[in-house]
Amino acid sequence: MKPQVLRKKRKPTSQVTDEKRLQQGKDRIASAAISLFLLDGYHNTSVREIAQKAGLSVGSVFNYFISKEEILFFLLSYSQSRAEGMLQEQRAEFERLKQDETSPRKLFLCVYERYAALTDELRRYAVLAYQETKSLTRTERKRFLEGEERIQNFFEDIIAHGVEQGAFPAGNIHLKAHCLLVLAQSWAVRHWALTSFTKLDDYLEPLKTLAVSILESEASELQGVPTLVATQKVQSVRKVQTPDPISLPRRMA
Amino acid sequence: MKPQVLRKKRKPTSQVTDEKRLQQGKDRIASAAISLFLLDGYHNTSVREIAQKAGLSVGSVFNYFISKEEILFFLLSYSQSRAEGMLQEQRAEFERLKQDETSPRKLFLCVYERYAALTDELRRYAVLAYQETKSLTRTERKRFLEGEERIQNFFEDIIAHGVEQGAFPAGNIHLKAHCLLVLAQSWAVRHWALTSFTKLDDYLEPLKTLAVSILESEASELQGVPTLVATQKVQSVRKVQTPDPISLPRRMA
DNA sequence: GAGACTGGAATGAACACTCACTCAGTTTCT
DNA sequence: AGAAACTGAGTGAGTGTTCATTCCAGTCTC
Repeated sequence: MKPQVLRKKRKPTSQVTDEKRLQQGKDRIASAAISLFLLDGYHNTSVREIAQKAGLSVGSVFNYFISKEEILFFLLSYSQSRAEGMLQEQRAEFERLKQDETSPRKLFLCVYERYAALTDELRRYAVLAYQETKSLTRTERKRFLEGEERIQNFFEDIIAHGVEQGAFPAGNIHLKAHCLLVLAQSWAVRHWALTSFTKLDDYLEPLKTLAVSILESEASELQGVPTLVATQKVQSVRKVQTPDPISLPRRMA
Repeated sequence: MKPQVLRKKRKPTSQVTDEKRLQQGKDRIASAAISLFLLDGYHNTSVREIAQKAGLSVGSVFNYFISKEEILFFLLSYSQSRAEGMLQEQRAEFERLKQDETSPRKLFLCVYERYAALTDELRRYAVLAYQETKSLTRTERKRFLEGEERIQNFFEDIIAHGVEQGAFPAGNIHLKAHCLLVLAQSWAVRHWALTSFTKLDDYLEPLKTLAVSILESEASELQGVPTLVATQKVQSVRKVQTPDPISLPRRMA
C-alpha cells in the first residue's frame, strides 16, 4: 500500500560494513524509533523523524535498515528473543528445582517473578507488540503469537506439576495459566492504570498473593449463581454491529 | 502527518440531510470499516476499500463522515457510550441490590457477568480500541482512558462495599479491581489464546470462581517468599534500550 | 610533513507512489 | 423540475526509498 518498491536485492554499495558500527547504528536508530512509535504509533512516525531523532540523515537510516518495517521487526524481535531466552533458562531451572523437591508454590512464584521482571524490563516493547502486530506480515505476526503460546504452555506445565504433587487442585489449568500470564502482562499493557504502584515490586508483591489464590482455587461450582435476569438491555445507543440489511444505495437495490 | 486536510467548514452542498438515512449510512460504513480495520489495521485500510465494502463510492463516504479519522472515532465512541450506558445502569442496579441486602459476592458476580457480556458483545471494538488509540488525538485518547478508569472505580466501589459488609478481606482493593477488569477484558483482547472456550460462558463460568478467589484472597504476606537469587542474567542478546552514548555520526561529534 | 589517493559512510534533493479528500457532473427520488 | 444523493477521475500533500554527490579518516608517496 505504501511506496514499498519491491526490492529483493540489497543495495550494491554504501552498506555499512563494519560490524560493530552497524550494530551501534542499528541500536541508535531503533532506540530513537521505539520512543517515537510509542508516542505516535508506527504509521504516524516518518523515517525522517526517526532519522532526526537518531541524529542522522534519512539516507543513512537506510544504510542500517533495509526498510522502515525492518526497524519495527528489529524491535519486536529483540523483545521476543529476550523472552525466548528467559523461557529456555527457566525451563532448565524448573527441572532442577523439581529434583530438589521445592514446593510447587515456591517453584511457581520463582518463575512468575522472573517473568514479571522481564515484562517490566521490556515494558515498552510489550506495548509496541500489542499495538503494532497488525503492521507486520501475517507470517511474522503468527510467529510472535506462537512465542507467547510457548510461555503460556510453560505456565501450564508448572501448574500441572503442582497438581500432580497435590499442591494445587486439578482443573482449569489452561484458564489459570492464561489468567496469570495476563495479569503479569497487564503491568506493561495497562501501565497507565497502575501509576499508584511506583515500581514493579509494589505491584508484584500483592499480586503474588492473588496469583496463589488463583492457583489454589477449587474448580467448584459457585453456590447460588445469579443468572442475570434483572439486567434489562441497554438500548440507549444505536446498534452498529450488523446494519447490513438496510439502506443499500439506491441504484444498487 | 497524513494528507489530513484541516477543514472546519462543512461542505456547502451534497451532505446527506435525511437524518434516518444518514444514520443508516454511517452504520453501513462503520460496519464495513471495522472488519477491515481489524483485518489489516486502520492505516493499511484505505477509504476506497471501505467504500467498496460498504457498497458505495469514495465520494459518498465523505457525505457521511467528514474524514477517515471520524470513522475510527465513531467506532470507538460507540463502544464507549455502550460501556458508559452499562455503567449507569449497573450503578443503579448496585444501589438497589444493596438495599435488598444481597450478599456482596452475589452482587459482584451479577455486575461482573454483565460486564463480561458487554466485552463479549463489543469484542471487536475492544480490540480496535487497544490497537488504534494511537491514531486519535491526544485529548480523545485521554477521554477513552478516563472511561475505563470509571469502570475500574465502580469495581472498587463494589469491592469496598463487600469489605464493609465483612464479606471480603480488606486491602488491595485497587489491585483487585484492576485484575478483575483485566481478566474480563482479556476475553476480547487475547481472544486468540482462548479458542478452546467456544463461547463466553465457557470462559466466564470457571473465571467467576477465580474471580471470587481473588476477591476473598487475604492480603497476607506469603510465607517463604523466594527472592529470586538463582536467576542469572540473560545476556544472549544485545541491549537496545539505551544505546545513546556511542557512535555519533562523525560530523556531529 | 605536504599532498594525492582511497573507499566506507553520510547526505538530502529527487523520485515514484499512495492516499485522503474534492467537486463538477450524473443519476435517482419526489 | 428541482432537490437530494451518488459518482469517480483528479489533486496535492505526504511518504518510503534511492543515489549522485560530498565528506573525511586513513594510507601511501615523495
